[in-house]
Amino acid sequence: MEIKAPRGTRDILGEEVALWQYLEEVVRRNAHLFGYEEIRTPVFEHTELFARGVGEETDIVQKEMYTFTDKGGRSITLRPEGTAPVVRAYLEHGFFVRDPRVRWYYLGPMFRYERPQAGRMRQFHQFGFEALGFQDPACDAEIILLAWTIYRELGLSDLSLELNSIGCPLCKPHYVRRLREYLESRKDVLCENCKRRLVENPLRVLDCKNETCQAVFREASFPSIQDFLCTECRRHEERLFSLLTRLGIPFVVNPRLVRGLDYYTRTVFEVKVHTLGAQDAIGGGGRYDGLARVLGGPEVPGVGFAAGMERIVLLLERSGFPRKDAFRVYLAPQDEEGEKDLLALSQVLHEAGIPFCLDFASKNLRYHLKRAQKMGVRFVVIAGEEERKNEGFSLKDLASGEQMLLSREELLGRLRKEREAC
RNA sequence: GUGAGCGUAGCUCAACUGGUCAGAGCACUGGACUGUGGAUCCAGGUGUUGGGGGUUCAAGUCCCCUCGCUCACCCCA
Repeated sequence: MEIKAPRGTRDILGEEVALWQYLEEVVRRNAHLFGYEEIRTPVFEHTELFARGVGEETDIVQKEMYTFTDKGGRSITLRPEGTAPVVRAYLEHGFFVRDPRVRWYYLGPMFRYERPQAGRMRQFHQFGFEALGFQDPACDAEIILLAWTIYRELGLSDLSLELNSIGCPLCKPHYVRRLREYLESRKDVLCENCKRRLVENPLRVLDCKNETCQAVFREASFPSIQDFLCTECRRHEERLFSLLTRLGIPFVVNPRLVRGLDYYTRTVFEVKVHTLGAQDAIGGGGRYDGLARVLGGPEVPGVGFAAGMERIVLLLERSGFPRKDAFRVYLAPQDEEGEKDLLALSQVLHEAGIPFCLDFASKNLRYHLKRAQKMGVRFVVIAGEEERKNEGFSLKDLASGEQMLLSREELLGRLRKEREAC
């Protein structure tokens, strides 16, 4: 086979589809219950949206974007994340004057050019929520509660919620300055990567998993962002903590959690799972009060969350997602007349909302029964010479083996009842 | 982008140090079985051994390149 799906992409088919549909259904239902409405933004945007919205300094913009020039000479990028497009849509449609407070959710493919590995694809899927126009920390709590509710309904356990505040334009620079000074003084022991990041983006140094760097972070005099928060940021954070505690959502404060996107202010959080290997983050988000401004709009507070669906599906597969065979009826004609009768019957079944699968008359009954069984179908409707003589259909229950000759009405009644019981 | 491991049938895997090596099981298709499933038996596609080049009398096996997969780094979802 010469043509394969491009690297980092894959087909979702067979039994896995049911899992995705289930996940999507849980997301949609819970979002709806929390008052979030769906928004569908384009899969590609002007490159500038992400360059500005996500941040020039981020890995996403510097090395992970699928960018190309279209035939009109525009620089276009396949969306690497969902927040910037959502905020763009908010601004473009003038929500800030018309209806400044919105709660939206989205669901769909994202694209990042990276080396694939477990739980990381070039085309991957996220669902996410964005609440725009709310500056109250209760909104941060609501978003986290919604995410947490979904994880719980999916039956995912052993999750940890890490929380931090990275301040605002008032207090963050003080911390960054202090952090840079401190790291500067310990530069000799930092890894090469951190030395580089120290200049470009000191906050990202905190992400380093290198053991010697970690040792530096653990030093008693190492500055913590928590000690640099301004009064407003501190109040916001404390309020969020108390709300989460009230909601019974366990969390740990990780003063070194900074997250990859430039636009965050105050609250940042990440949901991790310990059983996924290196790609252990299954969701994350935070507050981005400055983003709308960066995109040329007015000051609009916002808070959001996004989760990786591939990673969740991996967990669901492992947890033995309950598979039940869908109710379906197999139609097995014995000759061309039977084929005609069953094709006509399929119209009636369709109207009654009973799923069916019609096979054709070129095969013998043995074949049909084998096939129905392999498909996991329990009921087989047979139409042939015998059935025509009695003006009805035979219904065979593959589970019990029993078979009976029924009129069309009796058959429909029986199938309706069986579907209810299913 | 960096590093490591691995590529044989749709799937799971064999083939000792280069020498009947192109195989087994599952799955698939047809038949034994013309209208009664799970079983059995028989027959059969199961394939450019990922691709290309090289060494050799001889390459699935050794060497080089390339592509892909997997894992890790990086970073994130």
